Amino acid sequence: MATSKDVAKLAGVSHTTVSRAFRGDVKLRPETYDRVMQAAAQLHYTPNFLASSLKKRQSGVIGLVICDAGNPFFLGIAQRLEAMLDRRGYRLMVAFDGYNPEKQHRMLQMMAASQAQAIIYMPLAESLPLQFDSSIHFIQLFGKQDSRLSYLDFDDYYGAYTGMKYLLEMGHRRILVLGGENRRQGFLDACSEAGAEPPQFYSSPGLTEEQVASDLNAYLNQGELTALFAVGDWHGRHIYRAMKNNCIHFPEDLSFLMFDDLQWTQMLDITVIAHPVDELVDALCGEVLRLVEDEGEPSSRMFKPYLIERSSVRRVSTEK
Amino acid sequence: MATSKDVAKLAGVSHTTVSRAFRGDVKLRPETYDRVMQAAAQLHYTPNFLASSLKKRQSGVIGLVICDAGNPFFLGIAQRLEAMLDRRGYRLMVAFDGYNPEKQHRMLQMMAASQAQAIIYMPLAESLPLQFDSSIHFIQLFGKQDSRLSYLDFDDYYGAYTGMKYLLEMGHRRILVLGGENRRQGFLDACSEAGAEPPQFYSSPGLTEEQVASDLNAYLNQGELTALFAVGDWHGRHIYRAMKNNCIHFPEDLSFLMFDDLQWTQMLDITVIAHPVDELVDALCGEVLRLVEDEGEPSSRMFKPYLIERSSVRRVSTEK
DNA sequence: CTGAAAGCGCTTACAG
DNA sequence: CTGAAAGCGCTTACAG
Repeated sequence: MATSKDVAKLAGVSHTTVSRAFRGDVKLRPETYDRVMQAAAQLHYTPNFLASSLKKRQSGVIGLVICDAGNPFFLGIAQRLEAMLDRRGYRLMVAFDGYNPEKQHRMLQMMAASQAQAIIYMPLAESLPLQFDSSIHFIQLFGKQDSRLSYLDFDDYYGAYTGMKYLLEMGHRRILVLGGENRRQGFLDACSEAGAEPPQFYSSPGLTEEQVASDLNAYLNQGELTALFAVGDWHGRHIYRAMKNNCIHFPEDLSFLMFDDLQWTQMLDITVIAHPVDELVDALCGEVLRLVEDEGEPSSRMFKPYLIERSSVRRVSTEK
Repeated sequence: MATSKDVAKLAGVSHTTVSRAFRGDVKLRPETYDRVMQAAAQLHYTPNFLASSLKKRQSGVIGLVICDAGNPFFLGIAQRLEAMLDRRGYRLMVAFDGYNPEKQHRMLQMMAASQAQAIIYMPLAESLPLQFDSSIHFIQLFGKQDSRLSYLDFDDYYGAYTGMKYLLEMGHRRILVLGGENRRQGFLDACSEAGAEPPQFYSSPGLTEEQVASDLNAYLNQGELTALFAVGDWHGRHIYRAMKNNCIHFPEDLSFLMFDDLQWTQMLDITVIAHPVDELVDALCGEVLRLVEDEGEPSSRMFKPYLIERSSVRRVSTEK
């Protein structure tokens, strides 16, 4: 790669002048400027970010460590965030940790070593404690590991509450909740407010796909339920498959509500509790810029999920 | 951030020694090594990649410019590639161009400025010509803009041919192909080999969603077709929706074959022509490493799509 | 086995 | 308006 010195030589100026032409902060004689730019074009010169970041002590890089590219959620976030940061002159560096605490730690380390000015990550249950000095701004997404750090999340309690309330209002009383261990209180509060019995819960951690499938079949064959509330893509897909295998149709045979709005839930016209992703990303970007540019303090914010009513939940007459 | 000099001072050695301890290439006295590492831990020291990359003149960064995070395809690629490169000590830098030639150009420029050692991108129809010096290795994915550069792609001709051949073998003769302008020859060749008439084609570029929906409704209401072959997610989703709106079921009323295997096609048990993504990514990674480490020559490779038979295509009796 | 010195390609006071 | 010089934090011959 050509350097500023090469350009300087060709244009007959000092490399200082080349730098100034590209930075655009100091006014050069138009003539000089043109000479520099012509020489630069001729040599395909681009200023070296590594060198300039090193000298300026700002990389302009924001790091994002995502668990998994399989989750469309995370990717929507990456893309929207990238677009917003791009407009402000920052670059986004994305890495994946595969839900592996050790790899996550390595990736955070790597981002820090790359002089990312802010690093966004999703704390795992067993995330290793962060040990970096305070010049790097960490932002936690969807999990709170360290209370001194910024933290953005969806309000799971509220989502669970909203979804359960909707099912109850539609007359359902025999409801099975799949997953969502961390949102139990939301389900329970909605029930107790409505004077209804708590729903049944099904938890799957540690189970194989086969076990889950057979458990779900058993539930469905009991035939006692009127509604299913699946928390997240994984449970949703499994229960949908189980229903299909058992020729159970929604909403006729069983009502079906899901947490997360994905392409397939849209295709299948499934009623969901969706997350205000765009709103969260906008706030995330704001938080990044604030921390990086204003030396502001870390802050926390929660975003409320909302119901998208489609056709998978039907009204039933309330029975005791 | 602490620097190697801070560590050196605390450990009572020169910063040269600190560098050597972290690089691990030269043997230090174990005692010295330990002293350095302890001091480093105490200061949360991490070597600055910017500085080391600048000095070594290798960044260890591979760039990937993706069109769009909406396409699960691209993301699967990013994730698998990242995992492979990580194992070899490289980092992946991802950027999005939103199918915008101007932004793509800026992103390529940015990657080059970041001293990416290889840059993978997806040429667009109106991609601006690359003008970089030859120290950067560009790799083209899913499109060939410059024949001197490496190029990896799926064999669209073969995929179209395979899919059409399958439909013909299943007895279909009145087939509508949605999209896939660039694969026409594959469809046509399969037909002529089977002695069948060419299929009908429907192209949508430049049309609005509403126009497409109404066109598809019209096709379906004609009632003359026995099979639909949708090229890609976008057409697939539209035609699926149109069928649903018209209460047309597959495979009973109409057979349905699609290019691309996505989550929703799996959920709906749709027969597809899938792409060997993993195989392509493995080769891509190999190509990157070869170019970067061996100074090898650019090369091109094509990967053959394959049929995944599910339940959306049924056998019909061949009629003339 | 360890250190002093030069230099990677920039930016930025400091002069003029 | 432009240039010479110092320095960002490393690595790597070159000595010893």
